[in-house]
Parts: sequence; C-alpha cells; structure tokens
Amino acid sequence: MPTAKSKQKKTPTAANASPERRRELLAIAAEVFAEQGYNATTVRRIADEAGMLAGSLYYHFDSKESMVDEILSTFLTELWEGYDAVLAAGLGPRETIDALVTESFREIDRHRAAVAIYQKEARQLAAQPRFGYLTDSQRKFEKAWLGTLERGVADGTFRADLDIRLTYRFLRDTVWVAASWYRPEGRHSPEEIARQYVSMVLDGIAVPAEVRR
Amino acid sequence: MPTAKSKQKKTPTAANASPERRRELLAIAAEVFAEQGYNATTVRRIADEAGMLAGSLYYHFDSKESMVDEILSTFLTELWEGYDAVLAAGLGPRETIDALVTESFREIDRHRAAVAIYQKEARQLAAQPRFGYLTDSQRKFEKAWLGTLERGVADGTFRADLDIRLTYRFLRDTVWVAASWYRPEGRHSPEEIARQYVSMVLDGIAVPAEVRR
Amino acid sequence: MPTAKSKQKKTPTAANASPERRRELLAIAAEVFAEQGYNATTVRRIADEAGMLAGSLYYHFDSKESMVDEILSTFLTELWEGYDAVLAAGLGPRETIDALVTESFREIDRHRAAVAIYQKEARQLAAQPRFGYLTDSQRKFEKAWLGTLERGVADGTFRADLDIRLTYRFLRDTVWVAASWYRPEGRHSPEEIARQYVSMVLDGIAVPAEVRR
Amino acid sequence: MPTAKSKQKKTPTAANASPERRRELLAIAAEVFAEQGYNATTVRRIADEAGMLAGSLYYHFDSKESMVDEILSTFLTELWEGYDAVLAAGLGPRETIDALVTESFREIDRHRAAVAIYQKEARQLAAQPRFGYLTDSQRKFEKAWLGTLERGVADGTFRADLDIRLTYRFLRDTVWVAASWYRPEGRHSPEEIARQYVSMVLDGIAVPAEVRR
DNA sequence: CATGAATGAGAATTCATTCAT
DNA sequence: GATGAATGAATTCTCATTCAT
Repeated sequence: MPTAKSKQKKTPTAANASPERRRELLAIAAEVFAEQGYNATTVRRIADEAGMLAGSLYYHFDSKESMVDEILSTFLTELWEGYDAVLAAGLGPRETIDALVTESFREIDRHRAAVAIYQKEARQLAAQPRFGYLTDSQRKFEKAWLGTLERGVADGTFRADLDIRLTYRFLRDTVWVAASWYRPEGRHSPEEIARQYVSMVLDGIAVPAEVRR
Repeated sequence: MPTAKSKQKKTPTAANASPERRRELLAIAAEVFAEQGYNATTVRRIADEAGMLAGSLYYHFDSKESMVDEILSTFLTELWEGYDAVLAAGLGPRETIDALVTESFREIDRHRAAVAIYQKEARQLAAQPRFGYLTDSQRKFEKAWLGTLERGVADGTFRADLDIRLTYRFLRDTVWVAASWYRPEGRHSPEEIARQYVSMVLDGIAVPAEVRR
Repeated sequence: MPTAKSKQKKTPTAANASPERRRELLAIAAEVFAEQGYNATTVRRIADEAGMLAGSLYYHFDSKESMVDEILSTFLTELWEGYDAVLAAGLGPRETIDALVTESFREIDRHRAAVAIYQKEARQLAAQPRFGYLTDSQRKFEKAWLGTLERGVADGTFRADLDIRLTYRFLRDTVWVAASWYRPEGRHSPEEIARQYVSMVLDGIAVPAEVRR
Repeated sequence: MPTAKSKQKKTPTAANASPERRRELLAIAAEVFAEQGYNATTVRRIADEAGMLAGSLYYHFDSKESMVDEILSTFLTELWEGYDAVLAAGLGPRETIDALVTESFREIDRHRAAVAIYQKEARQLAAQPRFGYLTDSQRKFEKAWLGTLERGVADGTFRADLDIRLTYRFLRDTVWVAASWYRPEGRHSPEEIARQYVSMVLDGIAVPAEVRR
C-alpha cells in the first residue's frame, strides 16, 4: 500500500504481488531451475511455464537472481526450523543422526526442487555477497553433523577408526544427493527412505560375519 | 564410447593441432568447467587461462561443446577400461564392490575435473544426441553395480531387507559426489579414501551392538 | 500555443479529473522531469512521488508525452502573455531588453521546472509534430529579441561592432540557463537577479577605464 | 598482448582495440550523444552510425556508460591542460578572464560534442561514483573562475556592486552554453567568438552613456 | 479514482563463433 | 597457430501502457 512519497528505491518491483501468486511462481521457477540448472534456465522459460510473458515476471520479482534467492532462503529457513528442533531435543548421537536424516528426507520431500538447486548451484552462488547466508548455513550444518559424529565417537557409539571428516562428507552427500533422483510420487515415503538410509549408514549394507555364519 | 573427434563439419580446423597441445587445453578447459559450470564458463575464460584469445581456441576445437564432449568421452573411456577389468576378474560380490569403489576413486584422482563435470552436467547434456553415450554409459554403469548387489543379496553377502535400487543409488552417489570435494593434494590417497568408504558402506559407521558390549 | 488536451484517442480517460488534481500532478511531474530528465524519468517515479501507482496516472493523462506537452505549453502560454505585454508597451530598446529579462526571471521563478525541461528537452521534442509549437515559439522569441537588438543598434543604444546574432545567443542563453541553478528560496528575488543580469549584460562586469582612473 | 594467465577480470573487453579505432568510435558516439542526449541514444544507433552491429561495440568498450566516461574524461583532461597553463601564467584578472574564455572556446571548437554532453548530462552522471571526477572538476573550475573574479574585484578591475556568485554563474553559463549552437564550420573562428564574448562580458553590449553623447 | 496484474516492444549486454590477415 | 575485429542470436531487464475489478 504505497503512501504518498514512499520511494522504494531499492525494490521498485518486488514484493508487490500477493504472497500466493509469488509462491506459485517460485514453485514453477524452482522446478525449472532444478531441471535445467540456474544458468541454463531462461527467464522466458519460467514465464512460459507460468503462462505469462517474460517481462511480466518482473512485476513480481526484481530479477532472476532474486528468484533463486527467495527459493533457497525459504528452503533453508524451514530446514533450520526442523534441524534446530532436533538438535534441541537432547538425543544421543545415534538418535540424533537418525532424526537429522529423517528430517532431511522430509525437507527433500517438501522442497525437492530447492534442494536440487542448492546442491548444484550453492557453491557458485555463494561467491556473491547476496548469498552469504549459504556459506553461513553450510558452516552451521557442518557443526551440527560433525559435532554429533564426534560425540558418537567419544561415547563409543560410532567407530573411531574412520577419518571423521570423511565420514561427515560421506553422510552429508549421501543424504542430499538423493534430491536428484527423489520423486514425491515414488514407491517409498520420505520416512521409509530415511529409515533405510539410516540403516545403511549406521550398520552397513553387508550382512555381518557372525550373522552370516 | 564414441570418441569426439570426427566432426570437422565446415572448416578443416578442429583436431588439427598436436595431441599434446589439445590435451593441455582440454585440461585447462576441464578445470574451468568444473569450477564454474559448463554454461557459466565462457570460451573467453578458457582462452584467458590458456594465454590466448577466444577465437584461437577454434583452431583446436570445433566448439565449446566439442570440448566437453572430448573431456567426458576421454574420461569415460578410461573409466570403462578400469571397470571392465574389474568386472572381468570374476570376483565375489563383496570384492567386486570393493574393487569398483577403489577404481572409482582412482578415476576421481586422475580425472577429478571431468568427474565433477559429469556429475553436474551429464543429465542436461545427455538430452542432446551427440551425448547419447552418456546415457549408454549410465545404463552399463547401473547394470554393473546393480548386478553385483543382486548377486550379493542372492548369496547372502548383502542384506536382503533393503530396497536394492535405493542401495544402488546410495552407493553410486556416495562414491561420485566425492569428486566435488576431492583434492589430489589432500591428506588421503585415493586408495585410502576408497578403503574407508568401502568400510563405511559395507559395515556401517556404528559400532555393532555385540562389540560395544 | 496549442493546448494539450483534445487527444482522447481511444479511452475516454484523459483530461477527466478535476483541474486542480491535474495541476498538482503536473507540478510533481515537472519537478521530476526537471531533475532527472524526461527520458530518464519513469512514469512509475512520478506516480510514486504522487502517492499512486503508475497505471493510475493514465486516468488523468493520456501518456507521459502528454504530460510534458501540457507542462511546456502551459508555461509558454504564460510566458507569451508576459512577453507580448512588454512588446506592446512601445518601450525603447534598452528598456525593452530590461523588461524582457525581468519578465524572463519572473517566469523562471514561477515555472522553474518547466523552464529547465524546456532547456534540456526542447530540441529533441521539437522533432515531433506534436511539439511543433516549440519551434514556433522559438521563432517568435528570436524575432522579439533580435528585433529589439537591431532597433538598439540602429538608434545607437547598442554597440554596432558586435555580431548581432552572437549577441542574441549570448543574451538568450545567459538568461535561460539560470533556470538550472535558480532556487525560489534563494537569496535574491527574481527582480533583483534580473536587475543584476541586465546591468552585467548592458554595461559589462569590468569597471570602465574612465571611472577607474 | 595478453600473456598466459593474465586474467583481466574487471575489463574483459575494453581497451583491446587499437587506439585509433577507439577514437573514431568515440567521436561517432559523442556526436550522437550530443545530438540525442545520452539516455535517448541507443547503442544500436551508435553502431549503425559506425557501420557495425550493436554487439560489436562491446569489443571496444565495456558499456555505453564507459563510452561517455571516456568521452568526458578525455575532454576534461585536455581542458585542464589548457586552463592550468593559463592559471600558471600569472596574468592580471582581466587578462586571465580573457584567456580562460578564449581557451574555453578553443575547447568547444575541439570537443564540441563532449562539451554539449557535459552540459546536458553532467549533473545526472555525477551522481554515480564512477563520474566523481565531474564534481571534482566543477569544484576546481569554480575555484579558478571565482578566484579570478574576486581578485579583480579586490584590485578594482571588476565591479564591486554585483553579487559575485551571480557573476560567476553568468560567466560560466554564458561561455559553455555556446557549445549547443557552435558549429566548427561557422562564420567565426573560436578566437573571434571568444573576443566578442569577452568584450560583451567585460564592457557590456550597451554603448556607454558618455560615448553616446 | 485507484489497484493489481499483465503486455509487448525495445534496451543493453553477452557470447559462441567466424574469418581475413 | 594465433590475432583482431566483427557477427548474430539470445538473454536479462525496463517501461509505457492497458484493462478488468
């Protein structure tokens, strides 16, 4: 509701429209970004998909960049709500990993496109100041997972013979790359996928020798 | 694996120069592609890095596309030499997985940039007929790994309670994403990384209950 | 001096609103045009300043162009009322110049923005048929000033050793460019500024030799 | 001559071409800018005038902005060479004014288009940090002229009854607006125009009373 | 009277590619 | 083998304008 003399210099266009329309458009954009890659996606393509002309998108958003920005920051905000809840619950290392993995697959389920974009583009985007929060998030992320692993090694829950940073990367990648193949309509629920992933990660895919015997 | 030469459409230019120069230039290009992404990389940038002007690259290559083509096909050719040797060795499922993972990390070590490019761009490139071999390779790849897993489940080596396609994806991603963080000068040799990965994947990161006791 | 209404091409929109609102909006528009330049001024910016949305301006005006049109024609209409009165008064050359300069500064005081716009944009706008009156006005203007100068040279009031067209341009520019720095709240009244300008122009800024002696 | 590894990140294109070609293109651009105004001039128009495609201009210049930048800064550099020489000559106030006016008309003669651009666009461009030198130059300019006037008033050369800032603006505008009508092929040489301007400014256009008698 | 959403015609700019030298 | 200059198509973004509500 612009009042007389309100000169919104910075954001001439953005944040005008109704939140619902924005969300619709962002969902479309996210889908296309995820499929084609951010750079390879033209604004025109998004507009086509939304049934409007390329220029019309600029009524809703400042730029292509601000679209990814909003897609990623929205996703990360929600992710951290979930993660923070898990981390605040005071669970043991094994249960924390379990809960984080489960939470992650729930996020992948809810924000598949955003996660895929994050995976592919984060490194490059993070170079721009505007996307500094990506780096921040990554740091927090590392702290959460690595810390849990360290706790687990300390209390004997996790193996001590593995390079812990390697283990961290293994876990991290293992979970998130799933966004590249995950389909919401697929056979398994995110919880079921999470259950199996946790099981693989914690206990391995091999049948233990003493069982096999 | 089709090699990417045979394409001298109009000009008698491409594929002229000495093979060594080509390889040098491709190495440079691969590095830049890996770092910035294929789309985001300008021919000019590659030329800059090579100490020449953008136009000059066209003496050596037909197009930007033919550069990735050659980078990826060279990599895949080598990869399959290694894989085929492993698969032909008649090993048991556990040993085959071990060998494939090890071979994979060796390839990551040798072709880090190419692997990173493959990870990021394969899906999109594969849409073009020229890159049909990417899809072929992926199919062969799946057959090799999935087959090994199935063999393992059948003979009791691997757990039967896991969705096998899930396991396959888990394994595949787990190994290859490593290219995104792997640095040849890093602490661990590719063989050491492979050893730890295999150990995690097969036996899990948790200390088994009966040991912990 | 054609007035810029009579243009309701398609819509019955323009020239609807109350004349006061129009004048308010035109004053705002003139200010922005003067400050940023006609081309660089967006309709949105004017609307912002007026506390409405860009589209809403089109209830009041046919187009951006019709805004400048109305601003300039209104100004010129008033200018010529003043000038015509001076020219009809039958004054001598010196007194006529004096009166014209004074009248000009009064117009600058009243229509600072319009004058500034005129100075900057007239040449370009005049190329369009719609703004033909700008050229007409300029011709009339030249006739009035140049004629007065010629009269003055003829009767010995003004120096005969100067190129008269040069003198004309000198005078014309000298007066009107003042619009670019004039501020109504400034130290001097328009009449005082005019007095000093006339004095400079007629008698020069140097102290005459025989006085200095 | 780019050497291997020379990554000119900031200026990917500009400053490549031979200086002569640059100068040619800048001369063309200046002409168009002067005639149509900076904003109203499209890059395409400049390219048309130069007999090339719009995109081709970007081989020579980074942007439309960098074209005006180079045009203006080149002009100002030369202007100050001339001005500085005058100011260093240790002339009296009257002679200094004379010399500055003459130098100014010489610059108008040499850089007519640049001067016209400066007149029309300086205020707006100066808002951008990149064009900070415009403000600097203006300040120096004011200091030079105003200082000379003050010296003249102090030593009795110039009238003391005039507002000195008004006089300064009068002089400044009077000289530079001439760029808007000056044509190199015109009747008068820049020196002749300067002579007449100086005469008008110093001694006025009126015949002194005691002479007229 | 005004808003919200869109249109559509450019605008500047980028970049792979070509080619004469 | 490489340079310098250009092409031309595509891309992001801007903005005056329209119009149903």
